[in-house]
Amino acid sequence: MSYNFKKIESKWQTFWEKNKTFKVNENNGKLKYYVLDMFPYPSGAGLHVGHPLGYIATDIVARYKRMKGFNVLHPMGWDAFGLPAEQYAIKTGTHPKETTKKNIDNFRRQIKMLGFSYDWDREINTTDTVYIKWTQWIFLQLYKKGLAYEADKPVNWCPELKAVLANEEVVDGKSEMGGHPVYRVPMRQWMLKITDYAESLLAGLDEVDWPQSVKELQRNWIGRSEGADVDFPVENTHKTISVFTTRPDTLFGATYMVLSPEHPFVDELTIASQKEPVKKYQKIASRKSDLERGELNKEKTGVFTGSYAINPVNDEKIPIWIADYVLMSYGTGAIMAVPGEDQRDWDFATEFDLPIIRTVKVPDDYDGDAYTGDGPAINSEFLNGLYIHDAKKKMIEWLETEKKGKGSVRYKLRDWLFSRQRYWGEPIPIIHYNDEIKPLKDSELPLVLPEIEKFEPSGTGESPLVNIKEWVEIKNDEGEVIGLRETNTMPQWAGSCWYYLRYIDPANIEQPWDKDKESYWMPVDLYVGGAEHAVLHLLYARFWHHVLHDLGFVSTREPFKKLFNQGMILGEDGSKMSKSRGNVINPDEIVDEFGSDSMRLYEMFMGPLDKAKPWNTKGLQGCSRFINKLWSKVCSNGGISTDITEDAPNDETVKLLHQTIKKIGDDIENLRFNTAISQMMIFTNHLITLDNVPKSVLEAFVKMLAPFTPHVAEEIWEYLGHNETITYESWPEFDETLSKEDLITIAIQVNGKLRADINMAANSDKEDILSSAKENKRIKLYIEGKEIIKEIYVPGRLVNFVIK
RNA sequence: GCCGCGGUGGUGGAAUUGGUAGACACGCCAGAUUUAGGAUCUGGUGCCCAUCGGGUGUGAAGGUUCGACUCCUUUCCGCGGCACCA
Repeated sequence: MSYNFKKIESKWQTFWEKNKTFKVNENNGKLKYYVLDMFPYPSGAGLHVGHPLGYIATDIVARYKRMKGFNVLHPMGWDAFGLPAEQYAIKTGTHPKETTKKNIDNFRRQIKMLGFSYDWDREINTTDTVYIKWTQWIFLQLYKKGLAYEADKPVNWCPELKAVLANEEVVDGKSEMGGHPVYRVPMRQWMLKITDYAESLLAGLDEVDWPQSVKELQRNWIGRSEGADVDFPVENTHKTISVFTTRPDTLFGATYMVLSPEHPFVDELTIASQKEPVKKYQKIASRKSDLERGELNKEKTGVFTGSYAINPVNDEKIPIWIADYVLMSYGTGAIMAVPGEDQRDWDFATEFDLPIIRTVKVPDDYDGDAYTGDGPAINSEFLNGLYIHDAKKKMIEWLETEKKGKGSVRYKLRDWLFSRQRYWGEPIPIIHYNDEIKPLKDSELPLVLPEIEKFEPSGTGESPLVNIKEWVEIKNDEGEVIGLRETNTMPQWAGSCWYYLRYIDPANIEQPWDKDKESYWMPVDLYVGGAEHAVLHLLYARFWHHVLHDLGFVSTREPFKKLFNQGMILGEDGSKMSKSRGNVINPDEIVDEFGSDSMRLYEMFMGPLDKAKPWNTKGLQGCSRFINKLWSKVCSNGGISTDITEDAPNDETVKLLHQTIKKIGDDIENLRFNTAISQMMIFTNHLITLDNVPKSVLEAFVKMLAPFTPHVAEEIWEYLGHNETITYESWPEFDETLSKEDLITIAIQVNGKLRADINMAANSDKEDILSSAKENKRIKLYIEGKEIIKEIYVPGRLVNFVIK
């Protein structure tokens, strides 16, 4: 008979809620453990079974750590600003606030249904007025530190969405959401100087326990390059073009220069006869999207300006070209071209018949174009014979002595475009007066969004807020307009940049968080979420945290000590779960049919947490069967089964119990839930064979079950005569001596092939085992009459006879 | 093109420092029970040949080793990210 999971699960969820079982405070003298989920954006579609995967994992860790005696902070909240609610508002006129509330209610219901041990008193919502206040406050801290500035930037303008999109929201020239075309248009924007923190963000990666792949992604994104800035005087002018190169050793091979078409010197350097083609080229380049300039257009194009620069190392006259393969946004927007050592320059030089000089000796069998490998320098006067590393060093020394350049470091990382032309985001707390801009005072925060009825952005691409005169216009006592509020709002990333800090002190109205509480709880010990946030969210949040640290508001440099990315759950067909494929599994239906304990168990049993794996409802039935098997062994008719006795357990049971304690504990610590569950199954399969199940053994086992299947564990715990929740029971102690086998199986190999195995007492010594092995009658057949040239003994495992 | 990760039965996946490959579960096969079953229980199940038994086997090919899923070299395939970053 199947256990009544519906009754049990709702009973315990009500119990936990009523008793505030998971409420947590700071002052209890325990060691803290902060386990955090990436909070969700509550979409209209609700959860599918993939969403709670990480939440199940962290819940297991949270419950386990509580039983290990830690004071566990495990909160949940809502990242509730965002484009979908605003688009829905544009379409239907429904205020984003209403949509958001409805979606949150549904998400909360679905999440609660799975029996997570969140402290719901700490629930936060990035769109709450009090929350906005502190998001704005942090922005002002950045502003005051000189890290926020306005600039005209070409932005991704999407006419269809009537919104400006961040680079990360544009995929292949189309909007990530909806796939509408996106164009480059310059517009006044707020920027955050994340580039000032490039080095700090890079260095911090060495301190954290994160997946290697995520660290690598962030390192690539920051993109640190070491090299030199070199100054090239322009012939017949007083101008100098500065270039960045990672290969100062190749300076003798620089046979021409290239400026980006947007480079400020282009006009001045273009001689009269070249004006027309240059202008034309600039125009074409400006119309190209980044995509066209890049991927679609690997053939090199460019135009000669007519001017020449002087190579500072040998005073050679070299032509200055413009070409769109040089980007204004990296380095100095100009390069020295060394076609012999750089394939892009080679391609360009070949296209336009420019000279090529090799500066590194190529191997004899080399038949490629540009040579990027190492070798002794040639054609390079004082560098000749030096290998790249030394040649670079020597050239930088020379440049610095001659004052013609210097060693330099550049980053690919760009400043963060922080403004959005939308309604549904935190207003940027800035007022524009005639010639100056002023931030709001702390006392004027929060600056809340005005109530509006029309959500369409103004056709100009500005946010719908520009049309709300009574909100935008700042008047003096005479009623004259003296200032205008900033109408840009913050991107969705803003709220998620610091939410983990607000959980620490969610109700504080005096400060964003209390300092003592912050230093008690931080850093986050374990942070689990999707790999799609590997760069942006995690880089932005780290950036804010580093700034807050420099300002003395937080106690740690890095916010997230250990990071883990859960993998995706695919549809039963092995492809990504999506509405359009029709392969979405809805957790409501699963919970209704099998219960949330079964669903939790199955999702953890499917495979390693970080791997993508397909859903299989049959597999879930196996987990459901496991719970039922255990239930029907230990429970009957609303009470405990008569099989449960006060007898002492037999040796085998004790041994298996202690092996299980060890395995499950180790596995949870390492987030290997699938193998922990497999051990629970092995243990249960053993329990079922027993006529008498010792109560002490069952109690220990139920405790280990509790983090995984908390409802049924509470129920059995109660059946066993306990009045208190199992939540704070202590985790079973592992005793190594009790877990040891007294009989061991030794595999016996002959020439590396398994030929027999023998059972030996665990304390047998090498001599006993070797002689028993030789006496084994199957082994005898192999070794008789042969010479044993080697005997290998691996203690407790195997014997290998090497014979001739 | 560059960087990172991964290829193990029909399926999801297990395998301390190199030491009995395939734990656990699904599926399948056989049997029991049942009016019936997408229920439950028992047994079997990598592949090949066979009666015991033997051979073979972790994408492919080499190598190191008494012994390799594990280490090294080459190569193929899949996934994720970046992409003219000088």
